[in-house]
Amino acid sequence: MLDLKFVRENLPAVEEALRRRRAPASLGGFADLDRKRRDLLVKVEALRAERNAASEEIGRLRREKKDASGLMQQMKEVAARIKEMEAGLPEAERQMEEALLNIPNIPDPSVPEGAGEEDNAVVRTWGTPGAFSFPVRDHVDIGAALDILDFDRAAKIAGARFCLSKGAGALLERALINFMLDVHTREHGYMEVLPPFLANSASFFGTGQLPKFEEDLFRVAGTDYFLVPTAEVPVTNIVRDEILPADSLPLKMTAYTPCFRAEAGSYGKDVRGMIRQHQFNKVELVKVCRPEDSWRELEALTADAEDILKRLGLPYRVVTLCTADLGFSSAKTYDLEVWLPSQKRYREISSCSNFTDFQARRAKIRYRDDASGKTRLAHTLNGSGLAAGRTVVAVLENFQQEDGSVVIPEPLRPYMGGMDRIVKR
RNA sequence: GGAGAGGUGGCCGAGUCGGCUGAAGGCAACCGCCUGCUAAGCGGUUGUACGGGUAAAACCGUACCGAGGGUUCGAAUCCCUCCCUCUCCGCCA
Repeated sequence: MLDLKFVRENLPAVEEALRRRRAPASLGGFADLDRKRRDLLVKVEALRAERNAASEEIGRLRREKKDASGLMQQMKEVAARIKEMEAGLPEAERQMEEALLNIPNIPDPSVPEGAGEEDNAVVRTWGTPGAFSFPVRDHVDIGAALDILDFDRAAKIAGARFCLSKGAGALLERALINFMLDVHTREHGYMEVLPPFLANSASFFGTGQLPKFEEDLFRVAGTDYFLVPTAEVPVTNIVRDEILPADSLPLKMTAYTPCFRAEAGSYGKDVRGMIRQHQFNKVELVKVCRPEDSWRELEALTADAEDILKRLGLPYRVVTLCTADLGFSSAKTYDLEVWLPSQKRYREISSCSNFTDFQARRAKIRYRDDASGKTRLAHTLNGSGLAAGRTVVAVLENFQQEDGSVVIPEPLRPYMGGMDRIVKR
């Protein structure tokens, strides 16, 4: 959420940001709405002031055992008028709130303007896609041949867009998760947290998934609970409604969670395999920091996620999402894209974003500034480090051998009982 | 699921028969004084949001004592609904 005063005073800039994002939402009514709301507020507050003064006077008179019935009679009328005027306030405020909640974050000036994926800017590329001397298979075929991925039975159990990992496949994903968590906690300085996998609506408002994107979520029927689509939601909300001591910043947390996404509107997209699932595993990185540090922290967080890919030896590139591709709450996002030999292209495996104070304002995540003693909104960031399911895909595809086996990257072997290769049992 | 207790400012904690409580007291923090230094001691300051006001302040107003509604001239205090936390019992991984 943007600051109301900021929007009011910078309407053209906000409209320009919307235009850059290709978000057609018009702010035409905003100024009027704001004006109307404030006019009403001023009138109501004046009446309340009158009532408060009179009430105090009545209290004084009664203590002095004097007659106050006249004043009380008068105030009865004022009270009625207040009630009448107040009636319009909630609606005016609701409209303002709604308008404000639906304005996305303002893209950082360094974000390239663009209309879609094709306008994302490649920042750097690491590694070289392997050359294969045999016909490359995709992870679905590899997984079926090795009997480690079973999409048919997953469909029986749950439906489309679910996966069942078995044997070395399940072990591989668990190893990846443990490896990622260990690197981030022991070497990158993150604190591991294991949060609830369901969160209430207040948390989803805090990080910006609600009210706009409810259709992307799974809701537990008849409750206020939603399945988390990313650990960002429970982890960032750890500090919702809190004033943090300045010396506790930056807060760096990492969490493994499954992620649940409705994938509404993605029919026909990535239907094959485990690229796009209703449920997938992910290790997330979350930071809460001072505003002046957030851009530096974004670079560091992105590097932490990249480190996993490097250690696994997976070729990847980093792109800056263009304005149209940028998420609602984000001011700037780097996507990490891993090379998939079967698709002969790079696919998203991590998304690292600086939300500036956008989430912090919604979630009331603040800290006390040492110098001024005042509370200030913190900045929040997060990034995948990494999406485990897609990492499994990348490992299977990039390290497949002609004989159908898959070589396990060195760093994962200790997590897999020394296994260095997945072969057909 | 059953029974009970409770939700007040950065934290702890008091609020009497509704008015003088934005809220005692304490802690913490900050600024002075004192001190060779530190500690102790003494004096003072310190909530948030919105609106008005200002060049910016000062300042003024309104709201906020879990959330929402009600009673009243006036509610942290009374009534209703809901949410959450804790304790005990039951059930259970």
